[in-house]
Amino acid sequence: MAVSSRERVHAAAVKLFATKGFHGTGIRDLAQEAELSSASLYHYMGTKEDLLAEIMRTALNRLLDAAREATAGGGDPVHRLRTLVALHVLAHAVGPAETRVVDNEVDVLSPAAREPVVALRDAYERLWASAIDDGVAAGVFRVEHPAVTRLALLEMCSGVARWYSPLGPLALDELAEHYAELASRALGCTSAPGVADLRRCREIVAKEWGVSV
Amino acid sequence: MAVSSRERVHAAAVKLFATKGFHGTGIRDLAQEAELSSASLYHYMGTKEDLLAEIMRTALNRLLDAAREATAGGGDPVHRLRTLVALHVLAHAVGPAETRVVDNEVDVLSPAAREPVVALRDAYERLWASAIDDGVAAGVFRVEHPAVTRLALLEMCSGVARWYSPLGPLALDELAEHYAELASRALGCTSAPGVADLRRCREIVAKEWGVSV
DNA sequence: CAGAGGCTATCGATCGATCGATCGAACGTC
DNA sequence: GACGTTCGATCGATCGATCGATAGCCTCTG
Repeated sequence: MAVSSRERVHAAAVKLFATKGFHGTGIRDLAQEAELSSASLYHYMGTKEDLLAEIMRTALNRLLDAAREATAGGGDPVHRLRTLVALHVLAHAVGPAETRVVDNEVDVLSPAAREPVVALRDAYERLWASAIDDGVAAGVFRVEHPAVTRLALLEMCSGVARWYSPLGPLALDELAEHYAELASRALGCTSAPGVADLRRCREIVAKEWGVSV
Repeated sequence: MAVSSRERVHAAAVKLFATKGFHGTGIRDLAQEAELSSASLYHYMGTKEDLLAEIMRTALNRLLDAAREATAGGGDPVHRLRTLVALHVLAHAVGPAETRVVDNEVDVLSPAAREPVVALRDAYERLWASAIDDGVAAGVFRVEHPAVTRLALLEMCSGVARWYSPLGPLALDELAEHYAELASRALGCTSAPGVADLRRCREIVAKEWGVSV
């Protein structure tokens, strides 16, 4: 078969959780979207909450792996930050459903299921914090409240998943580049605008997300 | 009585819809929070969806009124934009629950109920678009994609409702001022940083939201 | 001024529908 | 005949919503 039932269930859940929300999606909706009976669903998942948690962990692991690979080797904080921004924006533009589930449904998880998800998110945000702090220490970023600015930039970039459409006037490359520029400016970047290594980001996204970018 | 039952229902719905989501909140949850029986609830609302729509319209009208009052008279686009940013951030910091409902639950409304809500949101965003476009035309903003930048800034500012806590290190004034600065920088603002009229914004928020800011 | 009648606010009980989840049985493949 | 997959039928619980009834209060009337 082209795609396994297991993959169909996962994809169906991502799509429906993103558009109708976790509580707004019924087991029978899931079954219909995955082309299975509601009973068969339970051959591939635990509870509905288990399925949600697995989706979140998968998505966050993918994003974290991609970010670590893209920024491996450290180096110039400006370049690192611009790379993180470009990667984040690309990921949210090519996989808005997955992203919206991660961003919007964390609170519905029970504490036990939420804990590893939050841990992954924190690990990812530490990459951002490190780039920003290094840049501030090196004097290339001039910003008053680095921690607040990190949150502001993350929210700005995640917002892409809420409105971006590939049918719009902006190509993915322009979008990522523009956001990198916005972030650099917000951080009071004084160095010449080092162009983020967009090609590398595109390759990583293409590999991790299995899409052509 | 100090607060009417009608107000208690409204407040309970804002709180629960914000924390548990619309579909995650049951009629009986609402009733318990409002200290009424589930049957009495229906004396003050139509359907659950009607209640959600009313909350959204109320919140958006308040924000729109505040923004119009704060930017009345037009004038310097930089000052106008900074005022809009400061007001938006203050509103999202003092009323995060209300804001999260408006931002996260629009999709659950039926088309008929969603239409006026989206119209209000569009009217509000036009204030931002106008300030940005005027600034670009006047040459005080230098940004490549004004429309995309507007969306990016709006998402950045709305994100405040997701993480801000009054217990944190930043006072409301500093927060609003910092965001105004971030937005100015992102827009490539070339003029001297005109301080947003924070006092006026605070007064408007205090009046419209009925809180001391 | 007594009380009949209406209006607002409230509730316990309950409706049919749908929820998440489970069961035992049947299918095909090795 | 063992195993991985699929399903119809169905479970108890909960969902949003409605019902008729009750208690308090204001007004009009005789």
